[in-house]
Amino acid sequence: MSIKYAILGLLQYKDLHGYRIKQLIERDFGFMWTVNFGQIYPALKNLESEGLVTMRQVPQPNSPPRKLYSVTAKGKTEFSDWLASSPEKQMMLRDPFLLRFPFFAFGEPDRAIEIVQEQIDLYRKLQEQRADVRVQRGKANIYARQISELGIELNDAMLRWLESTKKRLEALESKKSEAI
Amino acid sequence: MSIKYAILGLLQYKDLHGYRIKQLIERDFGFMWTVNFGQIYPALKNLESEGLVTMRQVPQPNSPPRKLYSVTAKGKTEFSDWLASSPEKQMMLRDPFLLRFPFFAFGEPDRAIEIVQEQIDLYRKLQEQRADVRVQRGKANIYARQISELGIELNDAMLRWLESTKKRLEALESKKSEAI
DNA sequence: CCTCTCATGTAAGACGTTACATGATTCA
DNA sequence: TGAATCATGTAACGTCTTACATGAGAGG
Repeated sequence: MSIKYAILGLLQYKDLHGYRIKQLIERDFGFMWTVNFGQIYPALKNLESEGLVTMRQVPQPNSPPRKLYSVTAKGKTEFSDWLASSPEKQMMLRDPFLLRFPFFAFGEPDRAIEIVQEQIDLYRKLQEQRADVRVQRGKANIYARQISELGIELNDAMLRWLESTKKRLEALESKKSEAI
Repeated sequence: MSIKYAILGLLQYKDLHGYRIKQLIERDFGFMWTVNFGQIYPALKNLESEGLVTMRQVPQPNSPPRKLYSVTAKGKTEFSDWLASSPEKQMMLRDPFLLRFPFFAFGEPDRAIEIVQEQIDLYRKLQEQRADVRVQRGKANIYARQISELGIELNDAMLRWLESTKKRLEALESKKSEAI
């Protein structure tokens, strides 16, 4: 359970409610973790029953009362133990596009080029978003800033690869049509 | 279900049995997907009951008989439809190290540097492995070769980031000790 | 009027991981 | 003797996704 520590980590900064936690995870770890309410609300209940957080309700004028969670002393200890431990597992990248890619040898080369182009468009958009986040985080601590930098650099690496891949595929295609 | 298409894709090349499929996925998509027998054997049964593959047993002298699977015509059609469709979801990166990283502000800076160093060691090892795979794949089709290239480039980007991050963290630490 | 945002949650199902069980052979 | 490799599989458990349900207010 990793979402557990992501939540516990955010609660070190300040007291938060589930809805806000989702926003922050998507803003700060968006390129790594997706989260949905189906995970967050049960996870918060678990954390509470383990005694790592406490909850208080804060009435809201136009919406259901917020449930604000705070870390307990036990929660802080457990979090710093986790933080100081070496990460158990390796990075893993899941990408439906990359899963398709090595099989493009069995499909239409033109369609492959189209799909690569769709990915280029996608990563260009993401690049702009990441640049915005970098500006917003100018004042944050190094760790947060470095994470933004990594996002940008991985995005750039991906884009460079997509563009050079597209060129190579196009070069191959034009060779074929010359031959006809 | 994406493992389904990974298996179906490998079966386009040649008939395979579950054990071999696992090896190939780990060799070819190792940096994206991890697989285990708990997924593969049930997945093969599903593919069979959907009529996308057929199975025949091949006796083996010193081990249980292999169950060799072949794609059917239906399996080929379903696979090429999937291949030509645009990938539904975006890339996602899951990394327990990167999940910890933004919270290092709450821990011991020296421990953070240590953990970053552990990651550097890990990615250096992976870099060597990837270089080996590249050599082995010299004769493969472009798609397979490009995938190796991507693995190498993402690995390099990660290493560069880790190294510059470590330097920055160390610079900050030495500033602090000067101040004392 | 309809959709979006805020704010909570549940239930079902899909997907993935871990651990177990079997059994012969090869290698240190 | 013990571990690793080949080869099959199941069961239990964790995690994640999707879809649903509620309800008020803001803005086009």
